[in-house]
Amino acid sequence: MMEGDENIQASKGKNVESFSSLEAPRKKNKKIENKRRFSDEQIRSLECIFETESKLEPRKKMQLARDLGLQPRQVAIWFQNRRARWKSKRIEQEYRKLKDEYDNLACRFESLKKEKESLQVELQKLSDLVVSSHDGGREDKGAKEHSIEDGGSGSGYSSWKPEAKPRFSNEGLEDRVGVYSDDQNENSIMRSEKSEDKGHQLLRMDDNDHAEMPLASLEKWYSSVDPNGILDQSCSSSQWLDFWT
DNA sequence: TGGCCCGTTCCACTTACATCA
DNA sequence: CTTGATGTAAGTGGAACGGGC
Repeated sequence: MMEGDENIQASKGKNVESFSSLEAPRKKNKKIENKRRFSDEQIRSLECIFETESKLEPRKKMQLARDLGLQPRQVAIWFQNRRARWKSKRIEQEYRKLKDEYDNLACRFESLKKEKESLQVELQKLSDLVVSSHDGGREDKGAKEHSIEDGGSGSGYSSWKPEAKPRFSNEGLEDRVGVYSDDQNENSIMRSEKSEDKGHQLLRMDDNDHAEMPLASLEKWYSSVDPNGILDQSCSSSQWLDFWT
């Protein structure tokens, strides 16, 4: 944009005189006669001062205007416009930075999602293996598997049926991630974070009590998963939920 | 002391112009 | 030569602030 400035300034020389028509500030007529860009030297001086102070004291403004052969108002306006340019540039940089962070997080989520899916497949295979190897199972083994089903409460132990296949389907798991019961609050998730046996912990949440997760619990859960609030910086809670489901 | 007016400055938005591809 | 895009000096209106009365 400024490439042609040398030519302009060279052909027109010092442009101070050009502004004589602008000496009456804020004139109603919108036509700007002989609008000229400031010379490179003027811009250099202004930029140099802007680097150290983005706002000018009145006395300094007068002095600078004298030094550069400009009207004080021109100096003030230049600083105003310069602050506006600086601000929009900064906003643009912040936007890019946030977008990069968002892209990185989205990428990480995608890979974690894939990892989760492969682990689920692996889990399914192992559970099938266990079921088939025991072919009906004995009661002590069955009790172990059953503890997965009933959340380890021990209740309903006698109602367990050997032929009942453990619910390891993806659908069930995903439901458990996004939706769980009120009385089995976020502690279940916390335990699963710490536990070595994440698959079992996740399965402790029963399909039978699929109540919608209360908003307060949901937020607690987010803060436990994302203590720094990184997720909230680029995405709403519901959007991140969509990631998981 | 509180309220009003006035001048100044700042910001956000817009316009007008110069320049370039 | 025309035209659309872009950068920038300056206009405009409103808010905030300080000083004088």
